[in-house]
Amino acid sequence: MIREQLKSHITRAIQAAQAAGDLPPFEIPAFTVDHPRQANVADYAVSIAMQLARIAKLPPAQIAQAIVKRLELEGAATVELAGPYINFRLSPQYLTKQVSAILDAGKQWGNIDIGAGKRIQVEHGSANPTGPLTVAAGRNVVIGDTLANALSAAGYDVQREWYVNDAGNQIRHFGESVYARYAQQLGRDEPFPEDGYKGDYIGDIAKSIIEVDGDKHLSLPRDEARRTLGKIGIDAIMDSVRASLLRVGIRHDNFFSERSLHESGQFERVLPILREKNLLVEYDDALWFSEDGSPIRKGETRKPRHDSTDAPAETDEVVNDNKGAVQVVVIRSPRVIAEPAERPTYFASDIAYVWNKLVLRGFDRAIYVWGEDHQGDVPRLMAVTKALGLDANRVVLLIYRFITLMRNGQEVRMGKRSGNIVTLDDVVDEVGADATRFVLLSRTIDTKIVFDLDLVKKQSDENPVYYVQYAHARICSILRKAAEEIGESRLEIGSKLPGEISNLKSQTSLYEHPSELALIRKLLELEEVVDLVATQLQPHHLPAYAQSLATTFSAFYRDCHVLGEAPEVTAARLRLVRATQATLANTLALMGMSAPEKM
RNA sequence: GCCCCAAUGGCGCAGUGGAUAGCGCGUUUGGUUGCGGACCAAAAGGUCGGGAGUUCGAAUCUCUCUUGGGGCACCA
Repeated sequence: MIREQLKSHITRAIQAAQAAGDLPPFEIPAFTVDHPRQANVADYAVSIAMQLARIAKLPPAQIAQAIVKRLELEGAATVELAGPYINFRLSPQYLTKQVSAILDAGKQWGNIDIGAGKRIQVEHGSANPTGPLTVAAGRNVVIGDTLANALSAAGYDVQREWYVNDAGNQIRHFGESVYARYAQQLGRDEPFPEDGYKGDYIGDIAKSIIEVDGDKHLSLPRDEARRTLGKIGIDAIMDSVRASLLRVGIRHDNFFSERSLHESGQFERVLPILREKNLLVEYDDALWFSEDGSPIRKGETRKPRHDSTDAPAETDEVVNDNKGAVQVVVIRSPRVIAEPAERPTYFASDIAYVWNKLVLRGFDRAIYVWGEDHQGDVPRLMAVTKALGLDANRVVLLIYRFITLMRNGQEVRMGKRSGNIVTLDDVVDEVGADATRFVLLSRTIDTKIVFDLDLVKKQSDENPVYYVQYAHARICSILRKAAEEIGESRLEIGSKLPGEISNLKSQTSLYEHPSELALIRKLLELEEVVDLVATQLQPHHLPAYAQSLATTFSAFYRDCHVLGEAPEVTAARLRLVRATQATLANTLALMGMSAPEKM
């Protein structure tokens, strides 16, 4: 990456200046290489001279001068002093060379190696397997999948996992619901459970069970039949979930069963770690995790640690406080103790799960993608991670805000239990997979997305999805035409260019027009974007970049004719167009979108 | 009450402690006999919610207040 290179050049220059006595000895502090806000000022800027002013006890401008004096950039960039700022402008020769580098890298262009093969797990999706994949879950999987793509491009060894919540109360309700529909369809007068799932898909599942198994489950004891049908139902749901995921280009490496944590005994083996530290507390017939091991007393409300007054409130409940408070969470309720393995709390599973991820499977980092409804669970997972003796920095919890779906100018209300759901499939049917992914990625995860179906469906300039893809299609059109006119056989990314064009590689200053140079600069940003997304875990930078890239290409397209110019100009511009195509296609691929050749 | 997140042109949003705060939509005015007009250019539009602090330097960090959203189950 250019930034890294500039950084090490600066560092070496400072050291050289120190060795020569132009700067006093000191340890070089951390500094950054920035893009100036005004692009016409410079490509990159370094403001380290201001940071050093105090340390070196010299005026910033003088420090900057001393650094610049020792800079050796080998023609890659020109340096300009602007007071205390050291500004860099990449040279046309350097930029020209980068076009070749991009073409050589092809589909690998944009890949960097900040991950150094470290193992990261991205857990995303993980919606309850009690119904089809909803649009709400769509944001989860699109964020997770895109991050996984970016992390992979950044050199991490990434595993994509879906946590199947196949234990607990909701699953019991689900099993009861399937059983009720099953029995009803076989003519029995079975009441539908009050907490049941009312969606039509439950009836469909029951119907398909009847087709395969007939009425044989009716002869079983009711509880057993409910459990059996629940399991069959979950399998059916997960099959449909996988099919829906595939439609938006998402494939998980692993589906991890919550139930397995208990059935394999992993949970029971982790518990003693907490017990030895006296962090398990009995209270009111239940088993609790208490972050500081303090007892739980009736009528107590937990206060933040720093609150020394500590006057017990008059409430009859224990509050699960968030950060800054002592975490106190129930692990096993009396019901669970009475009926082990059937209904552990979600938190009980979380304990074993984080242990499984970090210790048994040894991921360097575990990223969880959670909806905002789980925001309150963050502190307790962090607390128990620390209690297990694990480095909390290895656990990253990303909390995204929900989406609001709009149709005909009205909000579409959803609820899985009521059966009033809009599935991801519905939305994909309506606006397409690419638009769905783009919209769900386009904002920071902290921002609520209003997904207006009518607006997204409009393939207009109000919709950036098509603007980006249009740029790619237009490039393909130019290349098709070039193939006819110049006789290039096939212009795929990564394929070698025919002789006449590739011979021009060695020339140094092919690109001179400002729009050409601006486009190359924009292409080079891809590595920085991958770095940014992977480091900050913020996928929204990708759609922003894609749009900006498309805009920059449009300016080039307007200013620089490709075909019908002097042969060497056409050849050079074709190479640039191809490099743009590669960059755009790779960016779209990171977002899980297609790069259409025609629209 | 406690916790989390947000507040930036008319609307929707970017913004990495650095120079004159950007982008899209909308508005106004222009542009195409040319490789795809699903296009492009220019202009207008900002006390970055209020206040204090840290810093050579704050939209960005800290504190505080205000407003809005969400979370605080022996549910998942």
